[in-house]
Amino acid sequence: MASDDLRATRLEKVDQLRQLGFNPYAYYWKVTHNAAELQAKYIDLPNGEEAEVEVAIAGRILTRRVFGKLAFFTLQDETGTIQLYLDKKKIEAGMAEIDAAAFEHLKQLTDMGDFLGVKGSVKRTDKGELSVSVDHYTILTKSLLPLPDKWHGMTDVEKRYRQRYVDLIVNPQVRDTFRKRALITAAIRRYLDRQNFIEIETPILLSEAGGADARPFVTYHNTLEMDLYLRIATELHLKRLIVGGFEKVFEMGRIFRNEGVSTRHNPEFTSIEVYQAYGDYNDMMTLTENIIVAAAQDVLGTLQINYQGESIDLTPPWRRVTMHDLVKEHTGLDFTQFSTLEEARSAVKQVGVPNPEICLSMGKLLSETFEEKSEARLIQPTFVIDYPLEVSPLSKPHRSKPGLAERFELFIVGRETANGYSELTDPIDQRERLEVQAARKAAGDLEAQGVDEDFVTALEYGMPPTMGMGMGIDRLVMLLCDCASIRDVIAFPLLKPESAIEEKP
RNA sequence: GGGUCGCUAGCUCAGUGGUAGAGCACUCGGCUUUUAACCGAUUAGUCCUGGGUUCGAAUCCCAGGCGACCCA
Repeated sequence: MASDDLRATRLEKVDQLRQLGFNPYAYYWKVTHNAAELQAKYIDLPNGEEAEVEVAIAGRILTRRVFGKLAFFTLQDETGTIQLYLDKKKIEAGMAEIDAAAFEHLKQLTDMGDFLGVKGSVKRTDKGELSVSVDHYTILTKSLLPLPDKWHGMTDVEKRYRQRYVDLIVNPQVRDTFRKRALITAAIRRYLDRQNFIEIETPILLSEAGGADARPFVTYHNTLEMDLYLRIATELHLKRLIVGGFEKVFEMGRIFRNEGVSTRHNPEFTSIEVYQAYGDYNDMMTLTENIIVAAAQDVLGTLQINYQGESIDLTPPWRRVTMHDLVKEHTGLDFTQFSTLEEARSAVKQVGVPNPEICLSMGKLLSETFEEKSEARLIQPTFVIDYPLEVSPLSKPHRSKPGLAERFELFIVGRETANGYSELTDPIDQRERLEVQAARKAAGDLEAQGVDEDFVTALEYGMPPTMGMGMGIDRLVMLLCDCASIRDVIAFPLLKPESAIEEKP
């Protein structure tokens, strides 16, 4: 039967319900328990026994098994499922004054997908299934569209993302992932709150997007008649707050970067950035550990996790190793020994780094070699420290190593998970470094940032020594929920429209 | 951006040139302990879109759309 026919059949049932005096879209249902509570409370109820109580529950009909004078439905609510034991005699006795044909109507007018409210006692059937033995039911919402195959469910990933609501109905593990995601973000906020951090919301619409190397989205403000950019980072505003006198601030929120989509990239994603005055990047690595450990402990109850078949141990402290030492470890090349860029280029080419000639400085070449040869091998949590200064325009120069920045990146399962540094506080140095970026932008680099004059002005008023860190929440959730794709942790990932939108004539 | 694969009934899938199929769901009938209930019957299609080859295309060719995976 075609989808339109199925829908028409159900619309007829809607009409029939109305003709019988029942509202197919009810206003409320007084619930006394949910499925999980009943399953827990009556776990010891023996087979065939009935508890003389009156409970009221509500949920969606997932399956129906209808006999002549008896029916079993599976009802699903947010907490799980419970069976309904629907006995013709009991229902007709319980609903005699409301609907003499109540059992017949239950068989005829309910479908998989409908929301049902029921009252009754609790019994465990002879076969051992805990059930609500119903004496009264009400159709709360009539569903017009059929649910997917009750056995195979919905497996087509494209359909799952496009119709996430159906995915959520039929795939309990998807609900579990988004529940965990909410618990993870709550755990992080709780941890930071306990450390006396405050969350301050900074603007998303900006006249200049900065704080990261990324292409921004452009939008347009009608009455101001100007282009605006969606933020690509929260960094520059959170640092203004440190200038303003807050000492512990953070923001967890949506960031927008105009880039492609992949299993690890969605154009809008969630980041957290944390800034604390008077600390340096060493302290920030410890805070980063603490935040992730708090999330894992609170939500998973363990620091031993499994990600796509790999065992990951989150027990701190995590390894801290310089980029130089890692590259040496993985390639045998000691970047401190190269006297010329040419020498270094030919050496990294020999170990298999493609196109070293596009790297115009030793530092860029080092970070390229690191990305090529080391990143993917950093499975256990690892802080890579002391990045080349020229790839770190917002970091303080290293206090003792010329050419390097006091910067770290955290890698877990081969992926960059967090990025932090001793924040650059010298306004003159900051201006010069942003001007290098602005020159790249002027030369056509779409990912380079311009000089945010107001940010530099803020630094000129004086920013205390500050440590800062940014972390991708989606990637953290992927890690903790064992999800292979970022789309599995974003409820409604960006997808192209299924078919081109027709132009209006 | 490149490569590989996929798109057929509401869902999951079969169908390699000759009347478009199965299971589940739906509809009808039967059934008071099922849990993928069962038994019987019926119904269900823009085979992603457009073009081409052919007597004949879901199938072969070309172009396009959307998605998945891998690579950059």
